[in-house]
Amino acid sequence: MDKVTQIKSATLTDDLTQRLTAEIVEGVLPLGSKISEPELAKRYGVSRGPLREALVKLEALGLITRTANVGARVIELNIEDLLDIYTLREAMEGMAARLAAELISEEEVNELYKLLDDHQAHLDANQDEHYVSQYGNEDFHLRIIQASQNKKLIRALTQDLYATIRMYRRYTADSRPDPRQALREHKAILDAVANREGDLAELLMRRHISRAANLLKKAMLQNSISQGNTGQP
Amino acid sequence: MDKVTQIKSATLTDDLTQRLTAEIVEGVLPLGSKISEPELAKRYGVSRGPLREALVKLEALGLITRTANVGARVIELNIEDLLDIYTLREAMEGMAARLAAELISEEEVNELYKLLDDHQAHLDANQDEHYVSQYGNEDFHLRIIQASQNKKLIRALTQDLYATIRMYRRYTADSRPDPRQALREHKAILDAVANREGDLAELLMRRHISRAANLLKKAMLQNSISQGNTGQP
DNA sequence: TAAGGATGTATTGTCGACAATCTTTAGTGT
DNA sequence: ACACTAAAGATTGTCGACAATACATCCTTA
Repeated sequence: MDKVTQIKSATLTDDLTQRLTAEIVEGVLPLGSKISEPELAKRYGVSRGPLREALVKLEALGLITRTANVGARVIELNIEDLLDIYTLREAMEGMAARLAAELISEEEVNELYKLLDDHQAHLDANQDEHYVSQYGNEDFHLRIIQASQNKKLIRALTQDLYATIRMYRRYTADSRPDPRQALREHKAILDAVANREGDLAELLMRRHISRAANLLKKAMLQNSISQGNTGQP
Repeated sequence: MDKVTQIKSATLTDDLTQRLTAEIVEGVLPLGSKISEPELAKRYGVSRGPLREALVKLEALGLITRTANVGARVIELNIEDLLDIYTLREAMEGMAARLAAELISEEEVNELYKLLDDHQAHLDANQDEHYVSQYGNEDFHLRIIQASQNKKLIRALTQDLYATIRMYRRYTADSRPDPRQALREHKAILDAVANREGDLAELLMRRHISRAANLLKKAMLQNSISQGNTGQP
């Protein structure tokens, strides 16, 4: 609890939003658990005012649900919602890849090739494979999204959707696609982007995400995710 | 303005969110104008607590911007953001049309054909053309979105994006596409959906939205929308 | 006269307390 | 014993006031 104690922010509401988001993603606040305003306020040493504003934000992010006069609960995870999210990602990141192919700069393309080379080297050396397959994957996708230069698209994906995605990631760590296969697909996408083939880039990105979704679906049908770690005895 | 005066809601925050959204969309709160918390609170006869929670929601909806210790302002409209939104719609509603083609029921298809027949009849009679071209258009799109059965997609489009779109609509009323052309395109999309041709439905929906975006762009490059009322000298 | 700083005012951020609502528990009657 | 009712407890919704920050005005000084 002391590794991220220092959070600098202008307002308590922003602090709380960040900290609560982190706690939900990390599982400190278990899925489906009730959120008690007095308890949380006491825990963070703040009043209920800023806390409630943070809860409104978390609700907008889709991390909690709130019902009037009853209270807030952390959302539950289920297969349908996760597949819905992947379908949305397919549409939005597919478009991002298309736009990136039209707008990306040569320097950025070179940087991305370097990034993928790094991933390849890590995989070959079997160093920190976990890091590469998780954060490296996210990194590539985020770069493509940024390269789209579409502010609304960037905001929707990086601020709204990815909070939920990181949350699901915690409970689907064992059913991830083969990182080498993912890297091959990333390279194919980047080739299409570099060649300014928007249609192909979109097609490949959609296929890439769709494939990941299918793997997740298969894995989760056997190993239901609702039995996941609750993080609190 | 007195048809929706009665707003029943469990909490003041929800009331305020609805009313403020309406006022921003209708232009009562001009684009770019500063939002004074004490003034608004007095005007609605509430305290600043619920009002601030509503403002947090509006910020999440993208209707206002807030900066710490400075305050909130209604967003400004500009061509780039509007085009970004249409690009996003192209991706998301295209996917919605594809999903609708896979999942829609026969009854719903028949209802949609009836809906388009109604629009056709209205146009032929030149009755209330304004209504058909605006709300009728929105209605068809909303139906397709609902038919996708993707909860995340539905929420993102109907709750987040469409508030902003309705807002822009107010300032682009003169540069709308030909309603008869739009209706023809709607029919083509519905035919593809009815025939379960997901690829075609997506293609046609994307072309439909892209065409509207191009028309808007052309119209707005001449008749800049930033000449709108700023509400504050 | 212009630039910089200090003071004062207004606005936002935060807090503690009261009111309204829901949930739980005890009680009563059939 | 079970079901329904009512009171008690706790939680959420709302309010008014205080503290901190930013903005505007005025004064000082080069």
